[in-house]
Amino acid sequence: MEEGESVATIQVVVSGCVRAFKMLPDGRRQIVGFLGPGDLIGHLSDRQIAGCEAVDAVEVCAFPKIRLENACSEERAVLAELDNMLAAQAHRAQELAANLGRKNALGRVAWFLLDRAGRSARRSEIPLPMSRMDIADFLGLRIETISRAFSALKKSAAIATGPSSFSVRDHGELARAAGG
Amino acid sequence: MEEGESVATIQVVVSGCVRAFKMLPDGRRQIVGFLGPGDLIGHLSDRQIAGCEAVDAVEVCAFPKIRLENACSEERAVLAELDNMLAAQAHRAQELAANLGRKNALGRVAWFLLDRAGRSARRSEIPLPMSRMDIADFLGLRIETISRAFSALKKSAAIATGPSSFSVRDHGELARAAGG
DNA sequence: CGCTGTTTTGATTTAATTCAAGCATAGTGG
DNA sequence: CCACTATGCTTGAATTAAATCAAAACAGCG
Repeated sequence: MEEGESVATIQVVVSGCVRAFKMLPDGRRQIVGFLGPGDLIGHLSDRQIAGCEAVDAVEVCAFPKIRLENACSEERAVLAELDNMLAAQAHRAQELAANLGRKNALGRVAWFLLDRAGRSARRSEIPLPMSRMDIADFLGLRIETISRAFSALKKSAAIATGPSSFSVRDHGELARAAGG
Repeated sequence: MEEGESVATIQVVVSGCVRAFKMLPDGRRQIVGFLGPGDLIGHLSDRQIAGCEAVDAVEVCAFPKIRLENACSEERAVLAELDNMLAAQAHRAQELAANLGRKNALGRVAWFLLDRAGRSARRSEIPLPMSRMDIADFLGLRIETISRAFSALKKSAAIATGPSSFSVRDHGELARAAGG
């Protein structure tokens, strides 16, 4: 799904991971969010505000906008929920901006891992379906810097890593690295 | 207005400039947007997602949420407009994240000035009511860096500056500096 | 006019990028 | 089944952009 594209449905992610991104005129990419189960793709307004791609195998549930609009008129709770989810999107984008603007490399990576851990149901072996390149384009860093931060967090025993996964070993240490 | 505060009204800025910001646990501040005439403060959900402060003298128009909810049920256009404005907020926050993540100091400042110019009705003497500190906290830079970027843009004849204002002298040059 | 706080400019330091190798891991074909 | 290659990840050394430290210029205001 491309940025600016007109879409007649709103989709809810059921399983898998989707990356939402913006492209700069010079070709650089900024990933503005990784969407997981329960997250919304799209809104009632006519155009997509970010491009969307599947990171791994993804299932979505698509709602025609017209039916959602009707549901909003009929059920107050639907309107409230829709507003809630849009507000959550804005909130997350602002949170990202705050981290990009005010944290160093280690802080950004630690924040990202804490966020992943928070969303995951599992306590250990938290999946990381996206590549280092994706993480770099999300955190506004280069892949080498991501790699160095991972190494530093492993050395300080804050995390352990597997192939496409990690686990939090020392939550306090990780939170400290995230700068809180 | 504090982040997380519960507010019973949604407010539309009528005149003046409002800064919306997030505080990090360690006290650092990230301004996530400057709101001007027509912009929305708040949403239907129960809590404020960012703190808000007046930058200069501000007039707002406050709507009780309950009345806005009723209006959404009765008039399809109100719902669409509300959704539009929330989507615009998310869009802007994502745009900010993209600039913070992927542009250098000069690019961020040039983008900021172009954005200001775009919102302003006037062609020259575009007002800059916020301080350098505010701009720095918006662009994720220090005030010295903002100052240096302003100087560079003046030297390349892209802009001219007055006290609390600026004007675009060479739009192409400014756009080039913004990295597009 | 002289204070007070903001902005600009300069010199130095630091963090992240860039450039350049090495290392795995998985996939391919002999 | 094992070399061989491609791809992505990690590590190291050098460079660069922005932060930091420090001081000078410039407001606005009593």
